[in-house]
This record gives sequence, structure tokens and C-alpha cells, in this order.
Amino acid sequence: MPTVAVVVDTPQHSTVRGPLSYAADEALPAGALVQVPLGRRTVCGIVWPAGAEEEPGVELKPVAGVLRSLPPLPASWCRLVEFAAGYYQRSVGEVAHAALPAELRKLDDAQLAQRLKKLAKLAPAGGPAPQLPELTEEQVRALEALAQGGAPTALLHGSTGSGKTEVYLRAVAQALQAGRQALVLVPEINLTPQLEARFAERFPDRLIVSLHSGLTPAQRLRHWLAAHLGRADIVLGTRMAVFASLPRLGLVVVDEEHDPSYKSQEGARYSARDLAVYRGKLEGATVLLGSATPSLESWYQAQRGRYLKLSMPTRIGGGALPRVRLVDMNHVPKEAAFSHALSPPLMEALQQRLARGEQSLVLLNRRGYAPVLQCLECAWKSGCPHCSAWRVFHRSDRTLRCHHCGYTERVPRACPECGNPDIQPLGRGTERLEEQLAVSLPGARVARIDADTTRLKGTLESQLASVHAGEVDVLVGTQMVAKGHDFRRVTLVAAVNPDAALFSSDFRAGERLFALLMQAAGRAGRDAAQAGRSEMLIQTWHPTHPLYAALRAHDYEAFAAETLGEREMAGLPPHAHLALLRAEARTQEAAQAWLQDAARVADELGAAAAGVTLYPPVPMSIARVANVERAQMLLEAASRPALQRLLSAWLPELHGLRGAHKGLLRWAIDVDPLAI
DNA sequence: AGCACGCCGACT
DNA sequence: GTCGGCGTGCTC
Repeated sequence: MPTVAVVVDTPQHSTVRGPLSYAADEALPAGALVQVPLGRRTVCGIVWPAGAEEEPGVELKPVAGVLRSLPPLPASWCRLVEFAAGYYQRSVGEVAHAALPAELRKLDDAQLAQRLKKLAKLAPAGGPAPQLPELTEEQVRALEALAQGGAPTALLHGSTGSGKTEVYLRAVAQALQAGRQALVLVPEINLTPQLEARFAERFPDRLIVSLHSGLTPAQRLRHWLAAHLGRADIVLGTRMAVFASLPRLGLVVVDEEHDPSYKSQEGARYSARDLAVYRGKLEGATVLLGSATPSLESWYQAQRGRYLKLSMPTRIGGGALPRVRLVDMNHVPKEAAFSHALSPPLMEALQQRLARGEQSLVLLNRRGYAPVLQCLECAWKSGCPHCSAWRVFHRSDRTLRCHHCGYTERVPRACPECGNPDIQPLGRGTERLEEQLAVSLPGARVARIDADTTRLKGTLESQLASVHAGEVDVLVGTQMVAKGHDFRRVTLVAAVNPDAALFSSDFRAGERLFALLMQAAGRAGRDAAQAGRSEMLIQTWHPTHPLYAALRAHDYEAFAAETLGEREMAGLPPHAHLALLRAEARTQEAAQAWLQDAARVADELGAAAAGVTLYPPVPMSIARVANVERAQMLLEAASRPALQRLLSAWLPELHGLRGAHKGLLRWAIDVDPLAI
């Protein structure tokens, strides 16, 4: 009787690591979906390419069912999953099953056959043949280089408004012409509808499907199947889509490749961008990473010639990038600087826009009315009882809300400690800024867009529409508004208080701030007629900071060179490779004790000799969330393979370490963490 | 993760 | 005397 290796869904801390062996009365192809008995239940499994697993010596249980109507998952898909599981130190089963639509696991063969029949209904949107815009010289050059590369990994560095999307569209057209499928990744669900519309218009006779967490389970299964069967030519999606099964994959586009959303923050903490690059190599597909402000990782690879570098510095239609003006807050009258957040130069610039009937965009990366309330009599502040964080004052519904655990209460009338009725907001969020602007600019129509105003489905779209319709003069928002949306009538973009990122303990904060401000600057002056009057205003206490100097010159390359130099000196990515071991426990001591024990095991495995440095365990910057204490330990190595080898030897040992530590709740490894 | 087995407090 | 609390342990 043939034996098959089957991968089942086992979480990280399970003792089941690799595939399990089952008996089958026929040879089953690798990649086939099966139902197998596991303990007392029957679960979905995937027949795995022969892992030469050793015989367990006991009699094997037989496979309980086979989904025959589903073509097996391609071998390259299995290899991608295996790589991801190994690299991010999770079980193959967990990664494989997370990559499949949940609905698929619930179906038997008959039900699946039913769903497959219904797939026939999916059809291209149809429509008139598209009008192709004339390509710029830069676009032509980029596309030629891409076509000559022989399935390269390319970094498309293009200014906002330089026409990156058109390059994506043409590259996709090339792939489709060659009979292959294209996968297009975007950082956020918000951005899929507009891109989907653009692709549907360009490819009216091709089937385009989307894959993201906003789909219903049935839709997700339908779209996944369309991709898997090769029916869909274009798959558009968020990071999860990097695992889509695509039998004819020829091109992967990663739009806004620098965006942190590509890194998963739970489960297997994979980077969809990095996996896209690996997948391209695996399947002989071209990978096109695009950004106006590439991640330093990608930029570094392009500089060393590992990636093909494509540059499009010029804005289409001759629109100039807005002039960047720094407002030195040290020279602003004290009362204005501290109490209003709105400096005289900013007010003047806003009034000018108002008088001319132009729009302004004011950025503040902090939701709510004020980040904390305080009592003027005693030392009380609005701390969260469950977290080591302040609760934010939301004036619209008179609540104190913890942004970490969600704990919400009505604002007390008086100080809960001393009864003093005089409790005051400290600092400023978008709600308060909106209020201040409305007061300071009488007659102006002020609107706000952030995670609070867009909680309901569809509100973002309707709010954006009202901005586009010219019903808003001043738009206040968090980084949400800086991403991807075009505001043709905006001629002023202002950052009210961006300095915090300059001195953040997070070494990537500067990189993120620069990308955000560059992107925000790109929102202004898209209309060539207005470009001359467009400007960006930065209120800062540190006007001589090199980040701002690079921003004024719209000089990404200068910023990248400067920052890469710092990273090299500090031994940080991309010049070094990091991993974080995180622990959650009832007490901070328990969390750190476990990490300490883990460090001892790593020492015994020869971490130091292998060139892997372990730093002492430290509490996380917000040490307690929802009454759970959190700590972490950083690992750093100059060599990625050395780090990988240590992790692979280390992780299995850590599973056995659990028992000795009371109070330890969870632990996890984050390879290539974004923030440390 | 499920879902067992397993050993100590308040109920028909 | 049982029902059930969730503390360890296993799943080919």
C-alpha cells in the first residue's frame, strides 16, 4: 500500500513539525487536497512532495478522502510555502493552510465540484477597446529594460506622478501576451478598487480577480479557484495574495514596495515583498517593485546590481513637485507654537488657499482629540488600567479610549483621584486640530479623514468624493490620506508635527517619515496649471535635520545614501540581519526569564561563534497590553545564512523550554522585524 | 489549535 | 458519591 506525506494545519507550538505519513490505496499526486484522520477528528491536508519521511513504525491510518475535482497545487507553490515556513520559522502546515481559502477546507469533493461548475459564470468585465496613452521616454526606457532582462527582479524608482501605474499596465500586457498570468500586489485593501477599475478598463476581455481579507469566504474561494485553474489572467491583492496558486505566473508587481503593510504582523510574520522576489526566481517570473521612496533594502539591492534599477524622475505633464518650506518653530512666538500648533506662516498659507478657492491638506499622525487627559490639581493622567499607555480623549463621543486594548470609558466629569473638576486635554490629535482650524479659519469648510471617521464601510469613498467635488477647503487627516489618493485641487500640504519620528527609538522611523512626507508632497500640484503655486509646509523644531534637507530637494537618493551610511555604522539592515524573539507572560519577570533561558540555549548552540549576537531581553516599548506583559530579545548577524542556521537549530529547542516557565503565555519569532 | 485524559471542590 | 474546573500532552 503506498504511503503519502500529508501536511496538516498544526500551529507553531505543536510538536508536529513536518508532514505526517498516511496509507493510501493509490498513489496520490503531490499538491492534492485530502481529508485525513488526526487524533479523534478528520482534517484537511495537502499531499506533500516526498519528504523521504522515516517510517514511524506503527501502522499508518488511511487517507479518508481525496478532493479529486481540484487540480493539485503546483510544485512551485509547495516550494514557496516550504521556503516561507523555513525562513520565518513556522510549520509548513500552518503556512500552507493559511495560504488556502478557509472555505476550501470545509468542502468535500461533491461540494467542490459544485463550486467549480459555478465558476464558469466568472467572465471578463467587457467594454470598449482601451485608448492607450502615449508613453513618456522614461516609461519606454523602463519597459525596454524590463523586457530585455530575462525575468529580472527590477526596482522601479519613479516620482509620484511619473506614471508608474502605466508601466505596470504595459508590463502586465506583455506577460498576458506571452500567455502568462500577472500578480499585482498593493499594500492596502483601500487601494484595490481604484486599481481594479483601472485594470478592468485596460483589459476588458481578460478575467481579473482580487484576493484580500475584505472578501466574503465564498468570494475568496471563487477568486482563488479562478487563479488556481488559470482562468483568471490578472490577480490583484494584498500581501496574502503572494501565496495565490498561479499555474502560469509570468509577472509579479509590488506597488509601493516600501509600505510596511507588506510585512505580516501576526501568524507567520512574512514579508510579501520579499516572498514575491523569491517566488519570481522560483518560477522564472519577472518581479517589478515600484515606489517613489523605495525601502532601503530594495534600494541597496539595486545599488549593488542585484536588482535591475529603473528610474523615472520626471512628473508627467511637466507638473513640478511642490516647493517644500520649513517653518522653524523655534522662531515662532511661544504662545502660538505651544498652544495652537498652527504657526503664523501656516495660517497665512492656509488663508491664501482659501482666498484662491484651492484646497489644503493638513497632516497629523495622531487620532483623537488629545493623546492624554490630565488633572490640574493632582498628578492624575488618563492611563489605561490594562496597558502601559495613555488612553486617548475622543471628544466626539466623550470617551477615553485605549488604542492598544480597546478599553473605552466615558470621560469622567472630575478627576477620579482627587475630585477636581478641572481636567484638561494635553497635546493634540486630528479632532482637536480640526476644531482649531475651524475656529481659526471662519467660513472655511474643514473636514477630517482618519480611522475614526472611516470606520463604517464606504465612508472613506464618500468622504474622498466630497473632497474631489470641491466641498472641502481644508482636509485634516492621518497618514491614511497621504496614501495613493490623488487630490487634484490641493495646492498646500502641511505637516503639523512630524518631528517625533526623527528621534524615535525605532531605527526605521526616519525612513517611514521621509516616505510619508514625499508621498504627501506628491498629493499636491498634480495639476500642472497649479503646480507652480503648490507647496508643502513642515513645522519643525529641527529645521537643520538632514532628512528635511533631502526632502526640500526632493532628493530620495541623498536621503538613502545618508541613511544607508548610518545603518552600516550601526550594524542595522540592510547591512545586517535581525530577528526578534518575543515573549508574553503574566509578569515582566516571567517573560524576561524565559528569554534569558532561550538565550542560554542559543549560547550553547554556539551563537557567538556563528557570528550571531544576542542582545539582552528588554521590555517592549509598551510593556503591558491588555494585562499581558511583553518582552523581547534582539538577534543580529552580518550573515543571513548564519542567522537562519542558528534559528533552525534553536527554535525546536525552544518548544521544549515551555514547561519550566510558569506564567509564560505565548512566544513568537519575528524574522526581519520592521520595528525593534 | 482541538480534544483528550486527569486529578481536586460544590451539587443532585 | 458525580459534574466539571482547566492544567499537561498528543495527534501519522
